[in-house]
Amino acid sequence: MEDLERMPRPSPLGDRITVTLHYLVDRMDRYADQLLQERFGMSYSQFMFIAVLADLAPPPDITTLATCLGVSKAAVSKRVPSFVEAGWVATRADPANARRVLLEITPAAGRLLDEALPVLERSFTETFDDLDGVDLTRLHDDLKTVIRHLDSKEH
Amino acid sequence: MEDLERMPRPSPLGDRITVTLHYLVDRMDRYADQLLQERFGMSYSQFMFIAVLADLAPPPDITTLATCLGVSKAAVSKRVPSFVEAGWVATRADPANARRVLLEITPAAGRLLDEALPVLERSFTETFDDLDGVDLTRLHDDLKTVIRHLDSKEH
DNA sequence: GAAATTTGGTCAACCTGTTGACATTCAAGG
DNA sequence: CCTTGAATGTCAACAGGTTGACCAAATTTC
Repeated sequence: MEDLERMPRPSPLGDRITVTLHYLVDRMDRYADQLLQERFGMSYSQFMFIAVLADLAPPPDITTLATCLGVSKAAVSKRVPSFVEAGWVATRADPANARRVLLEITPAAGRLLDEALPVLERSFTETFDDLDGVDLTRLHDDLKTVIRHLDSKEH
Repeated sequence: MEDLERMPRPSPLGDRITVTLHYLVDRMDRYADQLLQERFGMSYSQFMFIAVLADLAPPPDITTLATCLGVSKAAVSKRVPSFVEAGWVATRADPANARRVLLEITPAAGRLLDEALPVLERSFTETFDDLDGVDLTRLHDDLKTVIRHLDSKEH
């Protein structure tokens, strides 16, 4: 962050909803990242990796986790060793298929999630509950409608 | 894209607005990227670099462009050579400051923008104009309200 | 059952971002 | 002047993403 001005920057491409969306997502990610870094010594991206993995049952293989994270299997394959080394993920062989690598979180990662999830949740609600003039539920529904609309257009 | 399932994936972290926002932004970016790749042989990221640069006057230095793009100056510094080589950007020295590197788009990049911007614009409006049940202007205003709210909380 | 295809993982090469350290230049202050 | 400090750009090392090529294992097809 060394040299980034993080306040609203002059929007050179006008007042477009796409620009606003990017800015908001960046903002939220940066916030979550900072919180996780300070309190738990991990990045948002690492947190998501473990949180998504933890929610998958039975233990997924690399391809399945990649799909759920929305990235390529090569991306997951490359990251696994560092997670194993950090003690957050354990790999296991699939007795039924010698090619597959099954992934599980470790108990340590489970404890970390049990701590971090409520912290994130609390900071999220604290941030949003006194937002007046905006109905968050409606906003969320609108966003989902837009997505459904895009899906229906087969982009 | 080789192996990514791009349809809605099981959302392992529940029905959160943050997840929805990420998904929507990804979706839009991927769409723009594909369009620009097919029609103009450039990525969305390259397009943004040039489009933002084109809107800045007078010709910005590397630090200014970095700020406007929302990335570090090292990131811009590294990318400049490839843009120069592609014939989209020209660098110039600042007579008043030997350290500064001033950046400008080339006429070729200008013509490319003149072509690409309306194409993007048209595909955007075509995609969104028959969206019923959602007031895009209100949606945009809501998003901006959320951002203002975050800004006011000094995150 | 052998051959062809699909599936799963890894690798190399690349793109794009970060931070921190560094050199250089410019602007001030003594 | 000359020294100090801020501004500017670059570099190295890293994190994380992509694609395309590739191998090996599993599955399908003939």
